[in-house]
Amino acid sequence: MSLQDELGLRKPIALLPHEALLNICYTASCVKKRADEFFRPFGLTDVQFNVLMLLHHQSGPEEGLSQAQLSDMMLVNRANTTSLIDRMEKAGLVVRTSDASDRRYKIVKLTARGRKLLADVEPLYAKEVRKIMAALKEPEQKKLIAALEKIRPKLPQQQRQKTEAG
Amino acid sequence: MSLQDELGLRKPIALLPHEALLNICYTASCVKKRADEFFRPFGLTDVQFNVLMLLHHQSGPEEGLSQAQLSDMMLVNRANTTSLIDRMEKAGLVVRTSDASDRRYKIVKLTARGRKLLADVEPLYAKEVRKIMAALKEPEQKKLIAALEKIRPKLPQQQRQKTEAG
DNA sequence: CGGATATAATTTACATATAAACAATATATC
DNA sequence: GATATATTGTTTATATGTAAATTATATCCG
Repeated sequence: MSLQDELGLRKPIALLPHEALLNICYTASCVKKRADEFFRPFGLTDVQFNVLMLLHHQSGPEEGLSQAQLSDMMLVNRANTTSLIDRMEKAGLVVRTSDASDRRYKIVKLTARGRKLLADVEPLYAKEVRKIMAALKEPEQKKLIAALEKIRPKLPQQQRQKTEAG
Repeated sequence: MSLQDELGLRKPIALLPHEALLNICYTASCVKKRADEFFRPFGLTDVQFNVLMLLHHQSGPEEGLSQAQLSDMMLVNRANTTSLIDRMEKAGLVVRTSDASDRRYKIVKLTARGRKLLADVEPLYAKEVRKIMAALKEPEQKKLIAALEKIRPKLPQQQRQKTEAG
């Protein structure tokens, strides 16, 4: 269904590149809404689930990630990480620990409860993702990824915080 | 550049459908950041610019749209429209008027100032959109749109507020 | 050692998203 | 005409996103 129809616009979107860009944003917004709905029964938001995933799958041998590492791996500004981790700590899903060698770092780690919740939810999540993306065959998915990867370099603010001063 | 590299993930994203879904969300987030940056010098946010566009291009002969119409045409919950229009009214870009035939409706209209700002910004915006989407040739843009349109029906919350009770 | 500079985390102010409850107004129905 | 129901807009509580300022800690360099 075209954006024009879905949004009830009286006139078509005049510019094809504009329609493409709006489709990306609108679809992402639909994905986010679906994710919110999916995670709500577990008392999670999509962003919080992402934190659980990153802590589990991206931690190094020392287990745990600093808030700065987490925010780099997400789309999240460092400013938000504080309150995000506050909420998750309050919910008993993660703990902050101090790094002995550099006391500026707060290392965030999964609790047993966080680990358990992730283990419960992740298979259901994977199933749902597959179901959604079954709309596209594998080669189409790859083309979609490739197209989006071509667009991103055209959007500045490429430089992530950690490397921009280089 | 792959998501794994852009986000600095230590391990690749295991599931192709997941990588595709994340690419959509991540690219949309980059678009939003670029849009924020683009509109800031004009004292606008991307959402506010969208309101100006809708009021100009989607108004019927009576000129102006109700807040409910606006929120249906955007991705915006009705709850937000109140404060969004508050801010824009305070900035002198729009005015609320009452509909004589149905006093529940608040019709939002562009002011001269809003119209002028839109006229100034829109050509620059169109140019920027074209520049960004020049990453893809026209047929690729069409395929991208088609792919996203195939995914959206797999994401519930399809039903927009106005029609769900039907 | 001490001062300049960088980084991590926090706080604040703000814009936007969600859901849910509410008031005012229309409409439908008896 | 009175009552039930639906719709519009508002308000509140909460979760995110932005930028900018602040604090604590490291590091670099004279």
